[in-house]
Amino acid sequence: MSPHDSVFRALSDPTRRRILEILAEHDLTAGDIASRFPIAFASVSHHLGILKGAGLVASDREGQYIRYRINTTVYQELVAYFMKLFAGGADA
Amino acid sequence: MSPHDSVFRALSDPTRRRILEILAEHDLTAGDIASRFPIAFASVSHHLGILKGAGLVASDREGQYIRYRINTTVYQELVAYFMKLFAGGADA
DNA sequence: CCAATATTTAGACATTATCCTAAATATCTA
DNA sequence: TAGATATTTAGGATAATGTCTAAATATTGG
Repeated sequence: MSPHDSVFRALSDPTRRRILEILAEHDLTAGDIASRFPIAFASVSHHLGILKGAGLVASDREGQYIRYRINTTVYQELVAYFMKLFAGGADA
Repeated sequence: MSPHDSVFRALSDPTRRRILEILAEHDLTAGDIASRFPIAFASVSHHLGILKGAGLVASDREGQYIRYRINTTVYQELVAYFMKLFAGGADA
């Protein structure tokens, strides 16, 4: 079964992929993430919303802050999808 | 090392992913591929060009026809990339 | 060489996406 | 509760993308 369209669309933007790479190393609050990019906080927030909508990240409120983290489930689907394409054959 | 931006952009379109899934089962000419979609031949050709530019497919001329096939190299990079994100840690 | 077939390229148009600033919502602290 | 901080949402300008039709290029066969 293929990952949802929103997953691939979310992955198509380089800023969003960079966010995922950063979150793979350690969870961070929205502000901490945003401060690592040269674009407006609101724009990063928008990207986080797209990543969350695709199920690639999850978030938890911690008082004033909202902490984001990688949501591992979807990655397994992605790996399986590409391995099937790579392997070829009728069930790809 | 991450796959190139063009790879993720190529994967963001559902028609292009469907093309890859079809090619994973068997190589096909441009016309055979195009005939499986409800959009114009020219549009499918455009998609094939994008997939080829990303290195996801390769093509060989066979006389009048051009046959397309999956180019497996990039898929290994994709799988490695997502496994690193999934695994987390400093070298992700 | 000419006409027919296969495929790509070009130009236009509508849709979608990104980015910005400004305003709104949520939480904490004094 | 009022003010400050953190984050998201809204609205709009600009750029990118997918699709179309029409024209161009490549190859085959008579």
